[in-house]
Amino acid sequence: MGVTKSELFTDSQNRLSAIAKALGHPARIAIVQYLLKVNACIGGEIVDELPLAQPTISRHLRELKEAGIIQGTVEGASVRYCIDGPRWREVQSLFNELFDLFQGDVCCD
Amino acid sequence: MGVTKSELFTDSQNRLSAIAKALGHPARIAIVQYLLKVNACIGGEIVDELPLAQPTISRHLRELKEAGIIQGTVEGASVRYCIDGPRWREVQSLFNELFDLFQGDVCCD
DNA sequence: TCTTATTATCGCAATATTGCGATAATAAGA
DNA sequence: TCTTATTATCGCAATATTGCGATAATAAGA
Repeated sequence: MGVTKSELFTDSQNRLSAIAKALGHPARIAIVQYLLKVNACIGGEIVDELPLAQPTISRHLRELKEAGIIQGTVEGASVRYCIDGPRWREVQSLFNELFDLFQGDVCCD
Repeated sequence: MGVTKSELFTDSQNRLSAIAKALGHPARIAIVQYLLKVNACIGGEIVDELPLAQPTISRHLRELKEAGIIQGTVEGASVRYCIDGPRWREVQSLFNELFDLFQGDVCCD
């Protein structure tokens, strides 16, 4: 019914899938890449960077913010966005935990 | 309109977001974790492992298959699923490319 | 051939997501 | 205070996603 039954899964599974979901859109990947690259908090130049309308980008930014991946600080009329450093390291280690479960090819084919 | 405008983004961005999207559901994380852990191709014991109905799991398996993350080989009446090793390493390096863009905390707060 | 087991697919209901035009909210500057 | 700039939110339309019951498809074994 369009609703994910998250209560059936572990916290760890829900947290990782929530992050993956937040990254599961090209515009949000583009935003994260941009913020990582300019390595600075910028205002809404993201709107100039991406080929989407301002309200749409605002929505994607909100989603990334809710996933904790980015932060926004109000600065006068504009908002400075940037990657949340500590959180980014956490994201990295959550994915690495998953990657590290891989024990090499053993079967199949 | 529910439709992602993927033609507006780079191949790299689309590929990474497609993988992230495939991992963006706790059931699919659970499936991948299980397959990585048992490190073997198994039949539909996944259905016994997860608290979801068989058709639902079949759908999630299909999604992971379409993302290239897992493979299924028909074996009699059942199907052996396993992680696609080479692909898994590729997934890993695609994420690492993103992680590596991080240059340490420079600004914000 | 009939039964059983195992998957996949169909078809539906109930949300969720994406995108955007219009507009509100807010702050800075004239 | 009025205008301009910058964001966020509202409200809608058009899909997409999730979940499952019912059922089809297929193979193995009796």
